[in-house]
Amino acid sequence: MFRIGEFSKIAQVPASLLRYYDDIGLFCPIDSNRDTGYRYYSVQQLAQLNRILALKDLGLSLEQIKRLVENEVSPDEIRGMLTLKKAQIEQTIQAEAVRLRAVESRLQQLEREGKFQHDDVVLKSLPAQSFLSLRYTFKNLEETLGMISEINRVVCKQVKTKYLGRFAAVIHSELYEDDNWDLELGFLLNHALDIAVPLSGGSLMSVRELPPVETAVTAVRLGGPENGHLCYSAIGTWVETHQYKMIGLGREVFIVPPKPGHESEMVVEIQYPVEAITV
Amino acid sequence: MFRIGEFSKIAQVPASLLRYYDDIGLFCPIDSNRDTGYRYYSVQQLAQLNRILALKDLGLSLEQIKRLVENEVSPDEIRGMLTLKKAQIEQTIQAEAVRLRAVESRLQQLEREGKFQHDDVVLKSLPAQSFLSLRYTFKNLEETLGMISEINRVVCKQVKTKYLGRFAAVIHSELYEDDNWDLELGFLLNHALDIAVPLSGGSLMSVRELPPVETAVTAVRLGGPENGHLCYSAIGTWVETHQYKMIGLGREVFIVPPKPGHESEMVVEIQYPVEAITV
DNA sequence: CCTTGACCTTCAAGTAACTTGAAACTTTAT
DNA sequence: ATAAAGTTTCAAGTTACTTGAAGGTCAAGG
Repeated sequence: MFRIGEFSKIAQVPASLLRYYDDIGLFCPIDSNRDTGYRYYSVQQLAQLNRILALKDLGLSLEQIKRLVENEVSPDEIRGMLTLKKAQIEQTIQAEAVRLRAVESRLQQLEREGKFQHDDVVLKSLPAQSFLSLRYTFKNLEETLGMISEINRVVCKQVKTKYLGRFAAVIHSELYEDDNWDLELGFLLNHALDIAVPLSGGSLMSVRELPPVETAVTAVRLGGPENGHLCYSAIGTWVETHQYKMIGLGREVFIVPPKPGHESEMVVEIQYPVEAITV
Repeated sequence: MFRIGEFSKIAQVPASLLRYYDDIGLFCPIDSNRDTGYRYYSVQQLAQLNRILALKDLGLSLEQIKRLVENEVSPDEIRGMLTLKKAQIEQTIQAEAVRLRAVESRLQQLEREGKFQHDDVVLKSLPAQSFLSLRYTFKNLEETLGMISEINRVVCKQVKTKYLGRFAAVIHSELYEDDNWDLELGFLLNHALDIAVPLSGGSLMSVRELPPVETAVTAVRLGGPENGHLCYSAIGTWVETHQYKMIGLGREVFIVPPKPGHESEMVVEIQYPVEAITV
């Protein structure tokens, strides 16, 4: 029989851990003195404790371990636990690898530029969403702005405000193309509606479902489209240094929509679907 | 200006998180109504929040992030933080890889044997330690037991009990050799002493430093050496299935030393230095 | 103008797996 | 006998949040 101190030295665990495991009923001393409260452990318990520590090393929770050592679990359930755990570990390794790359690219940046530049590029996931929109190829900025205000005017009249989300654009044309923008303009919807809205020019807006995006890089642009290339180059740089690749159509979501004459106050979030390049 | 709900939707974070960050002073609304307590966020703050989230993604603590965004940190210190973080992540990945192998080998075992066998093999690290010992090649078990009691008798007389740790053996002979055991027998010491102890046979015990072992597989053997092969085969199997390799001399530490006539009650911890095989 | 429901507030407590510390008691060694 | 080392219980702290309760605010619709 060992007192807690000696037992903790043999087992290489702090005594506080043994007291804690006793408290939660996971691993209790074989005997304890009624009067003094002293805990006494036997050498056989060393094996029992080792079993628990081995299971803990697998990453199981103490709750799970408790059920395991109390033999309340069928082999099938154990298989389930372990398979789940395996998947979790694989995920963790993936995530840590991504994190490692991110830290490394920050370090490189620090070497190159001598300072810690805070970029404003962030990963998000986007849910599937209904989109009331019109696709059209625009010649220039004015034409685009015109269409935006036309859509705004008409849609706000035709559709109840509470169904309308933000104004948004899906970019179908190639990046960096200077004119002939192939855009899909319209409103994100809060509810799945099935409507069509005719515009004054004779064209017809319709609803379609935007697919969900598991990972998108996003950046916020303050001010009109003339600041766009800064933002896009930030995204491009980010994607490159973090070893991602773009895998779909970009979107622009208008957080503060342009008001005629005050376009410089507008705020847009640019979103591009991406995927990590697995080496 | 956005109220907390809308801002949280744009930023894709729960409102509770924004309140929490406000509480701890990491990220506060640009304005809040004195009377109602309502928080108001500006679109510029989106960039600020994104910066914080990006840093969090690197795995930095909120304390560190706070100092970073408050600009209280020199580039050198940032480099330090990131380098440390990088090392931590690499370690985590290593550890998770080991864990993954452990879980996989448990799963395989489950498939093979249909049940969850609890082995009693555990990894530990061993500190450097002084060892008052005598190396000798023994012909058989009796000779060994004789030497053990001789050492016990003499050393307990010569050295103060409080300096003595456990009785132990370092195994110099090859594993599985049936006779001619090349062993180093003696006592682990709690304090660094520089003494020599003569035995009745004319040989001289001396102190040497056992090197620390970063990773050792250990197993506990209950009963005399006749149970040894079970224990060694458990260790061997473990090392193989977990893809480790042995890299040094094994030790046996006597937790309950053999008393003449009661050898079956003895308890020994077997320790072997190992290293993970990196693929 | 009032109501209703959505939105907001603060404050407290819960989470996992421990560790640390305080105040008091027991055992061991000298 | 006394001091030192070891033990006890109990409370509180750790990290980064989330959840819930009780109550105040706001905008739209009747």
